[in-house]
Amino acid sequence: MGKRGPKRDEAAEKRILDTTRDLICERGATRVTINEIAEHASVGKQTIYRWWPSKAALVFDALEREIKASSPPPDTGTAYGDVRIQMQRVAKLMNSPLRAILRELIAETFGDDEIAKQFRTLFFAERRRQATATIQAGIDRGELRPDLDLEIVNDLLYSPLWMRMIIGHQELTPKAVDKLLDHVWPAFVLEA
Amino acid sequence: MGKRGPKRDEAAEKRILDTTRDLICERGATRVTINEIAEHASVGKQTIYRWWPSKAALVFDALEREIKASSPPPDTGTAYGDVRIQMQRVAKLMNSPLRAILRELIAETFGDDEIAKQFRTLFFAERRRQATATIQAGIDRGELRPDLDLEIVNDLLYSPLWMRMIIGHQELTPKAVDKLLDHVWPAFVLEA
Amino acid sequence: MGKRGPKRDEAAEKRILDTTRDLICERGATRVTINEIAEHASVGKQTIYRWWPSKAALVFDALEREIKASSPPPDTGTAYGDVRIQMQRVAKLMNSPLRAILRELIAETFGDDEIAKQFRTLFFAERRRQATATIQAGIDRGELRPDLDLEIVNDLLYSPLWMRMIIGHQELTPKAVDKLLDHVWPAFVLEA
Amino acid sequence: MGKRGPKRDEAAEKRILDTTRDLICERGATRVTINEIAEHASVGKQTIYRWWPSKAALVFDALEREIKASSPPPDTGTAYGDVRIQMQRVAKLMNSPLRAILRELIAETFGDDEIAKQFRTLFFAERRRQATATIQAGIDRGELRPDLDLEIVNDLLYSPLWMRMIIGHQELTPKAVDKLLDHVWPAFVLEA
DNA sequence: CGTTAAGCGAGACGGTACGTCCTGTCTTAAC
DNA sequence: GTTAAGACAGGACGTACCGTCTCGCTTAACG
Repeated sequence: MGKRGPKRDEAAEKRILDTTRDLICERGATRVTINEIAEHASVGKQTIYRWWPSKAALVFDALEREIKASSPPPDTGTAYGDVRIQMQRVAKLMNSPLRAILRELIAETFGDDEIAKQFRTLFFAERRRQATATIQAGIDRGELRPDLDLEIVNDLLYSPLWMRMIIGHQELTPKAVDKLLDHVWPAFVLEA
Repeated sequence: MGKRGPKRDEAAEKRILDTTRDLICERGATRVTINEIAEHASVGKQTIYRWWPSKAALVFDALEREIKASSPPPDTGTAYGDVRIQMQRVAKLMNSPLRAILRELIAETFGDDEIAKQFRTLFFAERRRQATATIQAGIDRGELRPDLDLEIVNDLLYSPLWMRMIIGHQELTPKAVDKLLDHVWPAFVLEA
Repeated sequence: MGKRGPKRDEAAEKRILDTTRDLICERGATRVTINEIAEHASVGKQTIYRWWPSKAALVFDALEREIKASSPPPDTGTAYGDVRIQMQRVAKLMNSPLRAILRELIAETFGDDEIAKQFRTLFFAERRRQATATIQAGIDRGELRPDLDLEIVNDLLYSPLWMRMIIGHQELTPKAVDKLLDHVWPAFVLEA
Repeated sequence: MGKRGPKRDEAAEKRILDTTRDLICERGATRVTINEIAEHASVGKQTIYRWWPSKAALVFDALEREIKASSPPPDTGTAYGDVRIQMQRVAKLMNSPLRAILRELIAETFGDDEIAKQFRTLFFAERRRQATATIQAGIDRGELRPDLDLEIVNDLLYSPLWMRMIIGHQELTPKAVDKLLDHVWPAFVLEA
């Protein structure tokens, strides 16, 4: 015997997440208020606070929904090719309007331990898992050194992308990404 | 014709910067307000706003003063040794209480383009310059590949440290830092 | 063709009115919300709104039910005696816990013209009608001056009681009520 | 030693009280919000909350300031004449736009014991003191019965006016006030 | 007897106002 | 003449209720 009463209004949920995404993308990180989101989405503030404990959690969901429809893992036949495609995909995301949301999320991470954990486990870890599989396949095929620490390889490949997005000290063009990859790759392959 | 009246009160400035550092270190990133700093430092708010245009600038100064008394560039005789010491130093800073200030600064970076620029040019770039010199010396001595892009080498060495500090997905122990370095280093040395 | 479906649930109605009375009496005027009444009475909010257009109407009914079982008109043989008993009854009500409801009702009166009218016609006028009959009988018996304006006599007798309940500047003890009556009564009797 | 820092801004205070009076008079009791007053008075909400603990206290001050410039006590030579003028003045106030504020205040009285006390002591008691002096003078001159209870006389004279303002069951025209006075007056004069 | 329109407890919804908090500017008395 | 203290205008926050609507269940008159 299921519960009585109205269910969560999914139309309202969609309106809220869409508005959150749109406003953040167009106006940048901190310059969006919950009041605005509520008004713009034609929603009572309480409806937001009922389902999300903080602005960060809301932003998180808005981003997650956007990325969920993710592309299938690449399969070029070589570890190098697969890693390259994955890095380009990540860089492309970081250059899209969603970039503003990613930055916002990282900022929120600092003030809210719960969000930090969520970001780590649900988003960061998820991406890492996929990347890790590609590397492991390369090792198994004998392309890559068998003594690689997968976590470290991940850090070396993706941290530079993240920092460029965060700090903006260098560009994130496809060319720049390739260059990054080519610089580190020799450390991963078996010596001739 | 010298100015009349008291000069900038350096005792007050010190009290402000100390309080900023202490409060941020003890309470974490966002949970410190200008009002609090003023009250805690027994200083009028105006005195803060007179000398710093924003909270971010204040935090920035508080951090800068703390690292100004920096160590001399290492000189172990090898590029590997020097890079290793530099990475360990950065990791140590990121593990100290100042970690909270670093995170705060990055967060402020997002909402304030002026601060972002300052952070890039004065802090990030400064560190890079030092690191870059070490690498260049390695190249000149024939230890490292001459075709290395110094910016990229920097990204590969330090971005993983930054991301570990920001996200906290992996540890930043001396051992872990060594491991990171050893994983990427083969990409930099000349092939046998 | 009579209506289908269940009839009004009288148990729920009773629970609502009881809860309204109890909460208002115990917590005072404004500090009771419809949400609370609904929850406390184990009733859906809609069930309240279905039968009462506003909180004021609900409070009104709660009070009316409480005084409906009113005493029969007094008959002591003299106008003075009858008026005295009526005044004492009113004062007694104003000293009972129902005092809180009476005050609440007057407060609601201000914001809601419909309730103001209802209060005037159904409650205030009702009480006045009874009082008026007593006075008229006194006139008819030759005890009281025939030129009395009944409305004004009513005002003179009961307004002081209401104001003492509302403002609380003087007590409402039986003795005080007698004193009030004795002070004004000479104005009503025929001169010797 | 005296305190440092800025003093209370009397221009802002005036703007707040004026706005409160105007908005309440024009829109009636409950339909005015603190937000509106703040916005309309070009004042931060905090400035209101800094000086008044509640909306009721604010309304109270707005009314008090309005009545402070009160007329001098009447002196017609007879108690009847003086009482008549005083009653007419009160009735006039109750018919003016300030009527809305008086009603609002009484309503607030119910939910806030502190305001109730203030209303009683500062406003109600003040008016009573003046009226009482008039009656006492009448007794001293031998016009009125020496055994009158002044509090009760006050209740008999003014409570009907208050109730007519509150409930609105009868009119408050000058003529009606005279009629009220004439009905009760015989009870106060010495028998022939 | 099954259909079906009410009534029900529960509670999510779009809103409005609240009272608190913080920002960055301005004002005043004290040193 | 700069300082500390702190009042000011402004505006976002998260909470509390409002009155309406929606859900799934129960009840009883109708067909």
